[in-house]
Amino acid sequence: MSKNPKPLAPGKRVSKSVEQKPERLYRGIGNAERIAERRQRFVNAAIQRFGSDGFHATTLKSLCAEAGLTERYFYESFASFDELLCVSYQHAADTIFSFTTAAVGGAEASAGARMQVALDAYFKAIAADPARARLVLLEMEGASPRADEVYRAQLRLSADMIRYQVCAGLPDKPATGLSPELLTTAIMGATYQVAKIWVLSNFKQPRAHVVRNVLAVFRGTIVEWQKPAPV
Amino acid sequence: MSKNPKPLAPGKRVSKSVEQKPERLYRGIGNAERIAERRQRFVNAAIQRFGSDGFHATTLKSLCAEAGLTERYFYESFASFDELLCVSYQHAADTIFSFTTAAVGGAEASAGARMQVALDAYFKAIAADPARARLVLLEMEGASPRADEVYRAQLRLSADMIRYQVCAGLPDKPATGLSPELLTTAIMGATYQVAKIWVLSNFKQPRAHVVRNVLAVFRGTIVEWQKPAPV
DNA sequence: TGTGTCTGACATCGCTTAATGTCAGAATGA
DNA sequence: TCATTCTGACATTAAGCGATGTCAGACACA
Repeated sequence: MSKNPKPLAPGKRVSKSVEQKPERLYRGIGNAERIAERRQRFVNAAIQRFGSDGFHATTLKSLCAEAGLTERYFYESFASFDELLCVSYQHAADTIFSFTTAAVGGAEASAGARMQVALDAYFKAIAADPARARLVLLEMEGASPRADEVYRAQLRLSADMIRYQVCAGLPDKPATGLSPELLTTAIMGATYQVAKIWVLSNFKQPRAHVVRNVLAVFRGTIVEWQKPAPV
Repeated sequence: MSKNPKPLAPGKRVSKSVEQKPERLYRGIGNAERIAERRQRFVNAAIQRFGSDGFHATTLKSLCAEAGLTERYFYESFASFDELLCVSYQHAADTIFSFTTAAVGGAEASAGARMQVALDAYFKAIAADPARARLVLLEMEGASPRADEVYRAQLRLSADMIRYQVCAGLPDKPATGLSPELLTTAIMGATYQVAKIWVLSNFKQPRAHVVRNVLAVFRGTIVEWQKPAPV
């Protein structure tokens, strides 16, 4: 897919130094602002096309058509097709992640209640934009080496977030011989899998039902974790 | 990727009618047998290359080199590159699946014991052949539309198997409002996710430890499922 | 030994598509 | 008005690789 293993663009900025430009206006809009706007249009278009047609079925041209821009501008903001995939994914994933963490927010409720709130918010965010959900859940794996990397990093982040939320309200680590890292990885995988089939089924089941079942897995796992070591 | 949406080859046989052939020998081996042997060599080579280099990095030529055969023979047994991916995946997945179900076998133990045995066998099969595990766990998603299809069908089968094994030893469906389908999908997703990171980590943690944690998710989920409906 | 099939190595096609280049015309600022 | 920059549409390149085709030599069978 991609040949150049050069490191990911550290920040999010383009190469040219946009500092000393006189900021010539066009349609009343400044230079940097126009560039940023075009970039965002590409990102939005990518979420739609990747999430609707799928990554493989999306071409540079169809993407530019969706964005209402041309190839020339594509390479103004992105070094490669691959990069846009990762950037748009990250944008979409961040949105869902933020929405979910904001829901639990500063709520000082019990761990169980926080999980309920978080899962409900998560599945709400999934259902809110099917294309975005498809991109985040289904289109990244196997798309490219870098996409896999970015996707797995996000999975780790999700698992960390779950672990943090769960452990925050629990007594100190019980000596059951179980591993919080593995357990949170597991229930994160459970959540993702249910989310995937929910998306693929076109949200056939009510969200509350889905949440209730995933929550049962969360609760049951935590109970097992808190149990005193057997034998 | 693939243009022709013609249905999957129903059985496992090639097109030509191999019936009325006089079965001319070559190196003392019959015609049909030679073809079958070459086919198997391609399948084995595919599991190795797809599982080691990854699907995207594997080319028709590298695959033929691994098999010690040439492209001409490839199309003797497979209609497309895509088809070999699916066939080799299915072969690998069937092997692991059979190994796992054979382990629980006719054992009339409790559901909990059966799950323990099954999970231990599953992770043993995963570790037994890393390349095969990578193919089965990591290389199918996003490889092609048909690969996705085949992969998801196998996931459903796995979930069905789990549900069958779990429900077999439990009292009749409790009215908790929870869905066995969703719950088994969830714990199947948990198992897959843990298996994935285990493979990616090069089996860093001991198998028993991994099994113990996944088993905790299984047990906890079942306990939740068996609980009387709350409120 | 001769005829026909099978084998393996290699050449070549054909197609897709990301990535780059070109250019006329519109919008800007002086 | 005029020079400059920006914009959008299109042409072109470059390259990978799956899929076919070719063919001389090895082998089996009569």
